Amino acid sequence: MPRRPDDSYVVQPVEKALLVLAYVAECGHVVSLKAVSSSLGIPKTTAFRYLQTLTRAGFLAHDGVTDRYSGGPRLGAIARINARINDARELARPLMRDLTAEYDGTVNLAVKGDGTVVYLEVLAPPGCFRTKARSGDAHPLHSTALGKAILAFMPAAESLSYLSRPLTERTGRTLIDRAELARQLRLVARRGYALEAGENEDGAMCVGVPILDEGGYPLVALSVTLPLQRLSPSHAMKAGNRLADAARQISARLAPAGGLAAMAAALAGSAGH
Amino acid sequence: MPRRPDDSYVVQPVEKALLVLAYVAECGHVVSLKAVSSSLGIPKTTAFRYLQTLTRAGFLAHDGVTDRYSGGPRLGAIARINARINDARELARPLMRDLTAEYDGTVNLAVKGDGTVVYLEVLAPPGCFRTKARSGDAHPLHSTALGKAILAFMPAAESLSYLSRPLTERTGRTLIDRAELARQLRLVARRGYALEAGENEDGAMCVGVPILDEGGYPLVALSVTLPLQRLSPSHAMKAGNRLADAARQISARLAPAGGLAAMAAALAGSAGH
DNA sequence: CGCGGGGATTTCGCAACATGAAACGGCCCG
DNA sequence: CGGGCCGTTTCATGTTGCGAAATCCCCGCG
Repeated sequence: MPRRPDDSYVVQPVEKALLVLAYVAECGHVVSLKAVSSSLGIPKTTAFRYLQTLTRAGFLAHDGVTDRYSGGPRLGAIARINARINDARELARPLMRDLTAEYDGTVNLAVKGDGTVVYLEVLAPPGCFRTKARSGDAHPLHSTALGKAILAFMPAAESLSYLSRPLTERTGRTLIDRAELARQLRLVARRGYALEAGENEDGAMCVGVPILDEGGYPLVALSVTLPLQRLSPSHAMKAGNRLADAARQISARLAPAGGLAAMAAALAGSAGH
Repeated sequence: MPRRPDDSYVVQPVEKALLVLAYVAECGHVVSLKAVSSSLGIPKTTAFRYLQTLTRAGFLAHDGVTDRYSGGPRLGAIARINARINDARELARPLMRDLTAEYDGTVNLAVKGDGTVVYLEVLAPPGCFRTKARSGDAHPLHSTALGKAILAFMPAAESLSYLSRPLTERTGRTLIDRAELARQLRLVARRGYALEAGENEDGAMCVGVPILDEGGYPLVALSVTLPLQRLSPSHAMKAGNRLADAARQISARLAPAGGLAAMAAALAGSAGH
């Protein structure tokens, strides 16, 4: 088998199993072990084991009656997650552009990672004030406005589990007192936006709001970064409300039609033409 | 590690690599090798190899600048394929129900497999005439109305490549003469529906039409199965047109809005409220 | 400018484990 | 009842996956 020059790190069982996964998932219908094995030229014993493994992991589904395999639940889950995040990005982008103009500050979009926020989009017009955060970077939840906005709107159980972990200090101003942090999060939940002043990075402050999905879960968050102390409390409130408004617009458009099911139902009646 | 009783056929490298794939794809944002390795408790060397392999196969994407991984192009492709097939099924179901009532025959929905049609849905009301075909079964393209409908509407290059393979005989009436088959396919393309009489299974005839996706490709096909000779040519024509009409309805609804991009653009203007 | 640290590659020797031929078993069809 | 097709199981073999540790690379800091 011709091996590409730098294939030295390819794990062969994995590579072949992925071939099987691609074959089954991309053919768009159920297939038998025989079909997989003969189409891909993999001995049926091996193909059998891959199919088993893929099925157990939820990437394929196995119909015990007809012994056929097809795409599994996990593929749908992955598609849905990515679609939602992408939709949120698409919807947020134009609003973010408006916000950079309005506040002459960097506008950030981030998702929750494991105990962190991960920046998806950092929109900083040339010359405008900005922080070290780049798209792809991860920062703690408790030291950023983005993270506090998410923490304040996630289910209590989840936020408590995060608060029970050690809270890292970052700038000397970072809130690491759990009681104080909890109090602040309740305030955030009430007024709808989070503030952060020099707690994540020296010299920068932030106003952040969550973007809720159709289940009310804070899927992503939106924030403006400004030089520290550029905002009085009343300005912060105005900015917070402005951001919350943008977030609501995005949320509202995240769960649009209700899927094809409704469309199919509608179609059921209008049979003739 | 507690192994479930019948995990004997699980291939461990594959299992762990899928864990990595799920982690990266489901977290909704880019992640570093370190994050994968420490979150999943897999030594970084191993995680590195899995990430490489997954990336090579197109399931993940690797940003060389930041050394971060995220969901790859293949996941999107798979999601799109499954979504389209599922949409087609959803949309077809109610129409198929109507058709079974109208013709008191079995109604079939099938996708093209490798040189075959694979039945997705076989709707046969109790007591109604039906063939041996079950959901998941594969039949040759050239011996079924479903297959002929697909052949007639696929790109010429593809149908020619199929016609150059050996054509299996099934009932004695099966068309295995290439010239005659080609002639019939041209007729099918012109009038919009395909007929088959005892060519796939003794005693059964079929009227089939393609369902075209937004690119005009015959993604799936729809057919009614009836006892042989229950249809005169003029009846067949009416049934064919009726089916073609149903297929057009489904096609028309397969590529709905045009994605969220348009929506985002619309949103761009209405900044304030 | 040099130093230090965190993270990404690369190396390497060992034995775990993936492999596939062959045997088995069940099911359908003739 | 019998043959063949297809999924499952077994088993001996040596391939190759594994992970600790060493190395490299980049970047931030003094």
